[in-house]
Amino acid sequence: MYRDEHLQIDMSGQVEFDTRRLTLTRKEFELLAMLARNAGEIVPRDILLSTVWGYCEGTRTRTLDVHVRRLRRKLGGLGDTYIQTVFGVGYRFERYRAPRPLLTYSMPAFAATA
Amino acid sequence: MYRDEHLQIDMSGQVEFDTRRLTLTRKEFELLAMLARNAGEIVPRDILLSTVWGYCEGTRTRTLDVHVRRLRRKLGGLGDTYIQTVFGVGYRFERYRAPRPLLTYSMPAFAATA
DNA sequence: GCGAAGTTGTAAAGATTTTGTAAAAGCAGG
DNA sequence: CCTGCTTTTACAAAATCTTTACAACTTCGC
Repeated sequence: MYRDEHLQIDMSGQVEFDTRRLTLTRKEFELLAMLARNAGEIVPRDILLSTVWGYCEGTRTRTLDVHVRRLRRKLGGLGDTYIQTVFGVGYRFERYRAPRPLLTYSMPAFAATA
Repeated sequence: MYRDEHLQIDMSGQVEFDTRRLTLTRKEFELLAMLARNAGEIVPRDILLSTVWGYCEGTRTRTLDVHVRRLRRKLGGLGDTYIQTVFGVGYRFERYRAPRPLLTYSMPAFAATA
């Protein structure tokens, strides 16, 4: 369903992060799957709440946010990178892109002994 | 059908664990076989119940769990290792992997007599 | 065919995990 | 600076799993 160099999400419910299998609860997985399915797109909170929780439009709850918190924590240092907040709208799953390598010159060997 | 350094499962119904022949009942074997056939994958309870028991989707029963319990007990100390619970979803058969040996120096023979 | 032994399903009690949410604090935006 | 949204944490409720015991059913041996 989704794959990049850090994260792999299967339809079956298995999620692998940096070659470690993540233990996600059912709701956590459903949320992650929903976001990953719409990777790169902003998914409004109402859509997330109705799809994952079956809540009516306009329901005011912090349930979603707490689950986002729990997911981010399980995604370690990249939690905030993968799941981004769009203020007042919802969340967006951002595909991981390795930073473009900077152009560098090779340091002289003696300088490297520091 | 499946083999690792501890467990061996034959199509014929024979199961060997640490060189001892396990005596599994018919249902126990069918369950183990189904799990082992999908080793590494999460198998939802509904799939297990319909495949092994012929139950309808959505049937609420603890039959499966009790059989898992019986199986785990027959697998001795590795029962929990081989058959893992995926909360709210089902079970997963995990292949046994020996822990990667740590790099060590060889102990002198005299020290090993302790 | 019958009794014994084994297998299987399930109830029920207890344990464990998941989930929802309150509340306080932090932060974004106007 | 204020309002409203997000984050965080803790806790209780809900859901699920585990365990054990027992009854019913099936199989086996005589």
